[in-house]
Amino acid sequence: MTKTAEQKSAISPRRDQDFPEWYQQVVRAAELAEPSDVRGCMVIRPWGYGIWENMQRQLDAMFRATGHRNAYFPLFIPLSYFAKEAEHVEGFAKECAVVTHTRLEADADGKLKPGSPLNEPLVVRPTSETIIGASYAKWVQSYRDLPILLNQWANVVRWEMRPRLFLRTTEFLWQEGHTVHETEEQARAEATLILEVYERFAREHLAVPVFTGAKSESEKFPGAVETLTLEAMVQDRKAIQAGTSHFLGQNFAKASGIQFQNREGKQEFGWTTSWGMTTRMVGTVVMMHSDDDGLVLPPRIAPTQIVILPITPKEDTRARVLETCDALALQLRGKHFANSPLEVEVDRRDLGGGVKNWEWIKKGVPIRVEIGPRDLEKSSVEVSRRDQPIKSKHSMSLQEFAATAAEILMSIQQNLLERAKKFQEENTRVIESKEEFYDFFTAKNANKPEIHGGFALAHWNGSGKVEEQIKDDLKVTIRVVPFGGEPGKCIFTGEPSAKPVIWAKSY
RNA sequence: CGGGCUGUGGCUCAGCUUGGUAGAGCGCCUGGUUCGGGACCAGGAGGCCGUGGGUUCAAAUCCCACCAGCCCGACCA
Repeated sequence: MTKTAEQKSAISPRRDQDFPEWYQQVVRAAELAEPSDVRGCMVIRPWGYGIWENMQRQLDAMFRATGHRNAYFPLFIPLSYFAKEAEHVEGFAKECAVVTHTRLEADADGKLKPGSPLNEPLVVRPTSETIIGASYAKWVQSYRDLPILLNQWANVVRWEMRPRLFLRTTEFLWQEGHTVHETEEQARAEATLILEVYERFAREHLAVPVFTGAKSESEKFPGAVETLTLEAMVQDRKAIQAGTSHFLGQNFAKASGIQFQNREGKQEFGWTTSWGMTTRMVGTVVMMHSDDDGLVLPPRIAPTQIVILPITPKEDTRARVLETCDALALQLRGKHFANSPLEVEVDRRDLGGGVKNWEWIKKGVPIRVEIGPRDLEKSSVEVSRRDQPIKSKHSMSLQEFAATAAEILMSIQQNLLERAKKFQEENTRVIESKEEFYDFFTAKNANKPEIHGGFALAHWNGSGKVEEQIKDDLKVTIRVVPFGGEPGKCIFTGEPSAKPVIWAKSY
């Protein structure tokens, strides 16, 4: 490029210019995913899928450690099963894909057309409460059969109108846990336990700090008694739901006929929960940590944590440089970070100079290491961290780097979390009047709104009407009703309020 | 489903008003010069201009129909 080299960032537009477009460009530049020919569906590319697989593996281990096991249930749900829980149907009906025919047949012109209609249409699962409930109804007879603690990793389909890569796609990947318990207390404890697992996973693995609590009545999962949630704040200060855990009471047990004989010999309905986390988390991580040069990955979920870039300007040193790179890679792979061997790659591709370097920057690899002829003399390496300015490089001895690589990764992981926490704190405000509230959520520049607002902690009288009014006026909703909190006065009506709640614009 | 817009090489688009049979940038391939760095020079591959019909000697360009996609609204992990 012959243009001025000053301050040129790899991603355009920058975050402050157009955040949604910046996000799309980061996803594209990092080769995480791309839109497919099927509307609303995405192709997840190896780098993006690698991130998901890491999330999956790590979260799965946490489920196992808390007594859960994996299973798999059908993609199709008979319409009659689906229709059993009234609120549930109403909540999902509009976004269900339906299979009405089996097989294709060629017509007179040789065109393929759906063949025989099904007696009963099949719904492509938007979530699996009802189909799993049908199995549970068979499995549960006695209180001795409880609890059932299962999880499944699956794809689901929700016919959404506004797809965006990872954040909202028609088909998405997730895990859904479904449990049955003997008592209300146990089921509530399960929902809370999972919320804690999610919170810890987000914080420790993804470097994503969250607020936890319950959803208000209007934002609840269709059919749930209580929905627990985690909400993260990304860099445009909007909220994004990072996972949900539902206490379903006996609603779904009644709908599916999950009954057992209790300790007193009486028939009783089971108490169920369900909980899920999706590929949306990949998008959340992107919006949380990335910068104007592209993706920035928390080391724990980076498919490659360290990339070694051989610098080979002269033929006569080429072989020795490559040898040194391979030896270092081998040494590093014998070391561990967060209980897993280091993921190291030597980029030997025959590509010119900085092209490779920039590719890895845009992909968000935590550590880049350069080794060239000059380093051979001194037995040194040049180390760059993705959480520091792109141009900064630190020279250190090869042995020192090998010995401290895992510590550097840890330091990056912590730094990303600290940075995100600080951002969240700086943009979370206690708000005490309606005027202040409206001001907080109104952009100064109405035509081209700048990044504004954040999370507002404000008292509220519990009325759905007030909620609706605020949503209409500002597109702001209650994201979380936190646990605990002192009583006060609703800032909108002056009426009594049980506790302050968190308001924000959301994805 | 309501309102606005667009369909031209892999990507972003120009050309269309004033019909004459296809262009640019990026990307890709080859060769060379560079290279502790997203470089440069030269050459090259790649398109029945969304689909169908009409007008005309002649249609990417004009007319009609259809199809598809995008953006703005209600829904949402």
